[in-house]
Amino acid sequence: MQKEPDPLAVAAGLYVSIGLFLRQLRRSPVQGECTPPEISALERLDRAGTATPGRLAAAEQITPQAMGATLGELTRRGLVERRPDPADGRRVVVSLSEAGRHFVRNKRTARTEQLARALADRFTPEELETLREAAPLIERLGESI
Amino acid sequence: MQKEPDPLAVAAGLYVSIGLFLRQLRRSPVQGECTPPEISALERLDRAGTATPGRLAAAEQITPQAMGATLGELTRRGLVERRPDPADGRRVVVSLSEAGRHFVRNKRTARTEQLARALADRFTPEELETLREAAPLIERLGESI
DNA sequence: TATTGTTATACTCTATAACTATA
DNA sequence: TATAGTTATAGAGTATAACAATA
Repeated sequence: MQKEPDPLAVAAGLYVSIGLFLRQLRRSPVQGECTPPEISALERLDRAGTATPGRLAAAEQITPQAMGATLGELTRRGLVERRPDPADGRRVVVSLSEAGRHFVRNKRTARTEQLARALADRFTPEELETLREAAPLIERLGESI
Repeated sequence: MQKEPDPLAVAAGLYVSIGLFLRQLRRSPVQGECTPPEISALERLDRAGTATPGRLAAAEQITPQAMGATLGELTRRGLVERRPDPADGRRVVVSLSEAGRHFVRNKRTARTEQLARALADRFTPEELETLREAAPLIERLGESI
């Protein structure tokens, strides 16, 4: 067991693994599921309560235009509500509708449940612990570049 | 410290973290870099020596048509060579050109080096070890769904 | 008939640029 | 002028469907 892994090897391994993971996800669509950016926006809105499109875009690391498209689709499907900000006419306030809240909290998203099932069935507790520790590190790695 | 992490929490955390990581990567393009599917195809070809488009597509979890597009671009740029299979006229054999081999082995891809730098600068050896162990688990999680 | 690969077309997610409305 | 958001357009990466060539 190596105490100081080679950063280059770790970077290459992580990059390849994440790529394969994502392509596999795309190959196994989940019935009634939202797309990845939609899930992210819904879960963030659930935690935040209300937000503006601009703040959501910044948090999700995409442009306001891209977030606008996602929110437009979610609004069209009745999961998200948009209201003008009474204090500042330029702003729009978005929040989950009742249906959106129900969707996020009860389905806990079909995708997440699918992954959780695979984790429970095929991974040891030690492996789960490794993945649990790795998640915030992966997020931090993204922020570090 | 929890001995048996909740699979649902691990799944949700991993999903969100990987999403943010990827969107951040997209926001910081690397000069002279290949795209993710191009890097994957080149590295796989380097390890395999030769392959057919169909086998590469299966290994990378995409359709033959999508792999055909990637290989077409790599061929156009002189990194990959295509030859008809003398034994089976339906098949095409692809392999790295000299330039392609040089690209994969020497640049080790600008993206990977960028990530390695962030890992070396901002992560402890213990954190690197966690990420090193997590990479194959993430790949396996993709295969398990 | 089955298999390998290609061509045509469309969809999702994202970006840049240009515009409108409000501050 | 600066800011929040929208509309228009384009590009990458992928998919499905239809096709040609070979087995």
